[in-house]
Amino acid sequence: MTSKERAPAGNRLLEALPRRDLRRMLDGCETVELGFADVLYTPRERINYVYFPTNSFISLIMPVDNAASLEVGLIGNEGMFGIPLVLGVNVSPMRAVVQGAGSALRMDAATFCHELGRSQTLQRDIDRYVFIHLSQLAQTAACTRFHVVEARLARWLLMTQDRAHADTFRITQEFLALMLGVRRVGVTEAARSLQKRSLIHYSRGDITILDRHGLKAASCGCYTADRESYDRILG
Amino acid sequence: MTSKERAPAGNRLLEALPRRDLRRMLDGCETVELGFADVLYTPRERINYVYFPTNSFISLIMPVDNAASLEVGLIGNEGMFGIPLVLGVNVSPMRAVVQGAGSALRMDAATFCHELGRSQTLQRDIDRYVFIHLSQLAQTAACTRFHVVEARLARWLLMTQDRAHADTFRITQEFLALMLGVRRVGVTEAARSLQKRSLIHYSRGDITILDRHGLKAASCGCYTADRESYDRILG
DNA sequence: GCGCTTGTGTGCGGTAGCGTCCAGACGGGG
DNA sequence: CCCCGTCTGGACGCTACCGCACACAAGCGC
Repeated sequence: MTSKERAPAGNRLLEALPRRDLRRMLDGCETVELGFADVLYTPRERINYVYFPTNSFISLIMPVDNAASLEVGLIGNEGMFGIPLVLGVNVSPMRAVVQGAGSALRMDAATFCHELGRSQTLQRDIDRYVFIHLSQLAQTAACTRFHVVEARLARWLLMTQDRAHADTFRITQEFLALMLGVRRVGVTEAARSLQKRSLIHYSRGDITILDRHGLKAASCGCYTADRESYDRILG
Repeated sequence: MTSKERAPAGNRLLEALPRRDLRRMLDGCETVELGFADVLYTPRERINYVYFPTNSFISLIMPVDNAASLEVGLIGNEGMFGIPLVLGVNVSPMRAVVQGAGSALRMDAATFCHELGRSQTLQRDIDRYVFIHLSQLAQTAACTRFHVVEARLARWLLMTQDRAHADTFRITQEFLALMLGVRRVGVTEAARSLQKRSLIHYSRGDITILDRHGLKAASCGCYTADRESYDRILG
């Protein structure tokens, strides 16, 4: 389940660090395997660990009215789970759920806060990441309000593909419906429409992106906007 | 228009500082009068100033598709405009518009960044505020997705009343529609419904809150959730 | 007073997405 | 092999909200 090692990090947030800081961060981390739908954090608990996904990815889900919920953040190897700690708070209103199984580097919250105090570079890089996250949150809010399910689905698939580093990944429509905050049937219809146009292939939880370019055209501008803002700040 | 003075700050973020830090911050600020609908910041510009509203308040508006837009943040005397600077970035994707005329303390961006480096307390307090802001963003995203216009309007009125420190304030339905991301007519209908129940009085841009308690009941839980999260972190 | 701008109320057809229920399709375990 | 759980597809009426167009009402300048 967990092991200590000091390979190339696999997480871009960490890889951007100078060697010295990177070394210390990796020393403080352990590698963990995350399974699909594992719940890493439940709202109002204490945050015990931060996670730096390598080939896994994590959804941040905002629950509302004890029933509905909406995905408001997606964390892959470009980021981390544990932003509140960076801001001096040890709780969060959002659930963190593993969306793509794989491994991640995990660090104890206290250690992380300590390291944060020691490295200016770490602090600066992560601050920027927090900004990206904040921007995407705003983008998602507007997108969710104005765009139709099909376009939002396309955006979601593109974002996920970026983080899965693969053209194929597993995700049921039921789960997808929870992410997008719509009915499952709504996802079914949108997915079928995309499939008819040969942009994706969808079968019993296995999604394959066939035409990334076409998918971009089918999505709203929000995907591109996200990417641009990311590249501007961290590229 | 602008003047230097060292009165009690009027902004709670600043007032929480130890006297020494407060003094330095006030020295670096000038008092400015903000007029209704003044645009303090346009996306992709450089951020030149941070603002600490005292009796004014400011909307953060996320534009989308070069036409529609949605309010994603509201800043009163509990907060500040200029969060990106805190995170080491000098641009923002959101427009900042004065929602309630009044005065604010304004500080040059460079000075602010400098002060941020000097005071641990300032850094810590503002970090927490960033967290609050982030939480509200997520809450707003979910709220906008799931709740009907009337409930969202009620929430907006309550949030605004908190920041206006008054039961009456000016806001046209047209403007309100832009904030909520709905048609003006949608606002008309929702407002009329609230008025019928004697929760508010609305006439040609003058809104009066008549029954704050009833309005809470008419709003979704998001208002209360926001307040609770605020109190938990900063109270 | 007259016309203009600004703000509000109404009406009407259109539609995206909802809630619900049911049907088929695949696959793994007994 | 069959059963059952999981996943997808389709049908139904319903509602909130949209886009648009137009009427009205208050205030203001002249």
